[in-house]
Amino acid sequence: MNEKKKKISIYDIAAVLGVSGSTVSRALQNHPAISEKVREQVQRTAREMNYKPNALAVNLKRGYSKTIGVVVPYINRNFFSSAIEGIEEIANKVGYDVLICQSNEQHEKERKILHSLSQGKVDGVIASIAYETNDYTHFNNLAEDRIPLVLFDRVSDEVKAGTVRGNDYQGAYRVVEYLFSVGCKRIFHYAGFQHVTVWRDRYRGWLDALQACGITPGADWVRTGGITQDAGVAFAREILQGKALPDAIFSTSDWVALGILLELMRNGVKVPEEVAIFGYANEPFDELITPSLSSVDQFSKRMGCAAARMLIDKLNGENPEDVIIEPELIFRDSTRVSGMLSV
Amino acid sequence: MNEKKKKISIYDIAAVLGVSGSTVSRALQNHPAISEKVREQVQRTAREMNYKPNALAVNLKRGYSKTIGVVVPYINRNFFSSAIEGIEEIANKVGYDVLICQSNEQHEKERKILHSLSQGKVDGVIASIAYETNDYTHFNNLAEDRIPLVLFDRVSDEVKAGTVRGNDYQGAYRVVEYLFSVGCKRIFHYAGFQHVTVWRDRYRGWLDALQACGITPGADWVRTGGITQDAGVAFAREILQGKALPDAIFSTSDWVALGILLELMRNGVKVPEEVAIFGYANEPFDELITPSLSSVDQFSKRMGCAAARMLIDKLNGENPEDVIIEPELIFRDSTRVSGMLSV
DNA sequence: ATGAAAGCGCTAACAT
DNA sequence: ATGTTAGCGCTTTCAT
Repeated sequence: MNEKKKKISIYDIAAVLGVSGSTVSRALQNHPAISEKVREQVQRTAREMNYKPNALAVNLKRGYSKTIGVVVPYINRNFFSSAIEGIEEIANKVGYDVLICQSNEQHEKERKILHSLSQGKVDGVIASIAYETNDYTHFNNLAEDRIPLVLFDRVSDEVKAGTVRGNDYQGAYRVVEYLFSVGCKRIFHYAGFQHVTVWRDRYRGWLDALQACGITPGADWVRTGGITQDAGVAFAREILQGKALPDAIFSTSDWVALGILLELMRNGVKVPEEVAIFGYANEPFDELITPSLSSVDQFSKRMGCAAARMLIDKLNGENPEDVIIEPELIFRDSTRVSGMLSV
Repeated sequence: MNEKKKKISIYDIAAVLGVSGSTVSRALQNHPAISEKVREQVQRTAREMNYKPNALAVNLKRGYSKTIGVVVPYINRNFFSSAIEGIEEIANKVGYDVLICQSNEQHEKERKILHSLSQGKVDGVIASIAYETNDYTHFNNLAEDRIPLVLFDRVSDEVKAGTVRGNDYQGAYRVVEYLFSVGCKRIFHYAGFQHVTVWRDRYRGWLDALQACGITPGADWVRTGGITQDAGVAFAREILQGKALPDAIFSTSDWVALGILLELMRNGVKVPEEVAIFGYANEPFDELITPSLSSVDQFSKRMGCAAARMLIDKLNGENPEDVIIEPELIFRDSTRVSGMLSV
């Protein structure tokens, strides 16, 4: 009973069958130039000996890893985990593994991750940029190692990469249009940091739509910052201290919207009667809270699928075009203001 | 302008410096037997040439991958994504990458994943078993490839592995004790499939606690099944069709509890006044819904940390002991019934 | 149809 | 202190 069984290789199979290693290798790959008989023998023996190819060796030899690296700020934001679901689905279908990494929104961690991934661990990278990142060298460096890159959602003009993004400008624009259509005039905005494309685009959509409605926002109508629930609470407090309440608040993030909503209500402000609230991302909790939160669905899983398909195309030497996904407004109770149209 | 730059290896550095490959290799690893001068020269040149070691080659040579495989049913359940956060934190700290895979609760997908991982891709595996899985050969097979295994939360007696789990029996027991203490007698239970340890343990905790309170549950007090929101809706409908409402429902899952809660309220049943509801897992939405949902916190991130530490100990040849984490009851509005004690 | 041999990029005895 | 050499397990010319 020698329990010290070594990992078995093609040569162990070869030895048992009295053939060469190459024959085993070929038989295992169903190479056409191998006789039916030998092929079957080899495959049966391999199974019996519980042979498993060593992926490391295969990949080293072939020069690729059949693995896609995914770098996101957090995996437990629904937006990102849904996107990852989409990426996995597509990637697995064509034989790729998916290596998932979290930057925790930190520039430095993101840099380290990319450095590590570019040591031959992955053939390509799909990423969504951390918001602390303000220098994009680590992304652009991937090109030196011939690692194709696809960015989704959090993209940057300073990075040369394929992109998959929502039409954030449009989404924001339509939110404002809608709010205006139901009688809101003082439409505030929580904006997210402006070096991040998606947040800047939404900010611009908000601004342009307001102006198209003939409204000039006051200086205190907008605030930029991180996208946490706490940030929303802080914004709500500022608002409560202002002279007049807004008619509506459009937040670039559902989490911020949640903080705003809770803090306003905690202070006796009625939502949506006094202040309507519109979020962005359509997190699952949106329909669970009271009042339920209007938001913009970005089709995150579809984004993930598109990003994966794009990367795979790139890996196959093609030159896929950037993808823009139109968002969809989801109307819920937090904007069911009086005078509104039926939806 | 020759853009066709090849991936550079230690031999390219060696050639430039007129030394041997081994010298470069050693210099890069700060091997003590390398002169200060050469070491610095090599490291500088490596940096200048933008050299990156090929992880595949290193790992093939060393016989390990410095990667931990994580297999969970879904990554976008907060419980799992938090656990993964913990795993990553610990693993990265000691130089391991984390390869995350989703079984989607499917036996077959789980089997394929483990097969793929055992081709030298990972040094060890941390998993939480899919609930469709009823045969555990694929887990037990890992031992043949000398891949240590740690199971967390969803464990099984039929799998030989280190385990990290919550004290589910206790958690359930205390929930029932509490409900009884605030006057509930007819305490129903939504139980999850009974071949899954955690759900069986909670079922038993429920049963034993009831009996300790001198209560014998009716045959229709309990139902087993999947843990989706829809399952909760279905259970609520059954209950509504029964002759008498329960005083309380203890659900083994927050998602099921959510379905129950919404469906009951949709039908005019007051929660918690008529029926109190207690969930399990302490999902973030618990405190966002109305009424907020009482639940049991399992300290998922801590579980992930413990699992990672355990696996790493195993990889280091140690024999770590199983970990049991005591859960904590979180009391919210869904059980704030009349006659209750102050909490 | 099969085998011999080179080599993917690196590490680590074993020299010297 | 540094070089030589033999692999890690596999694929793939190039022979035969």
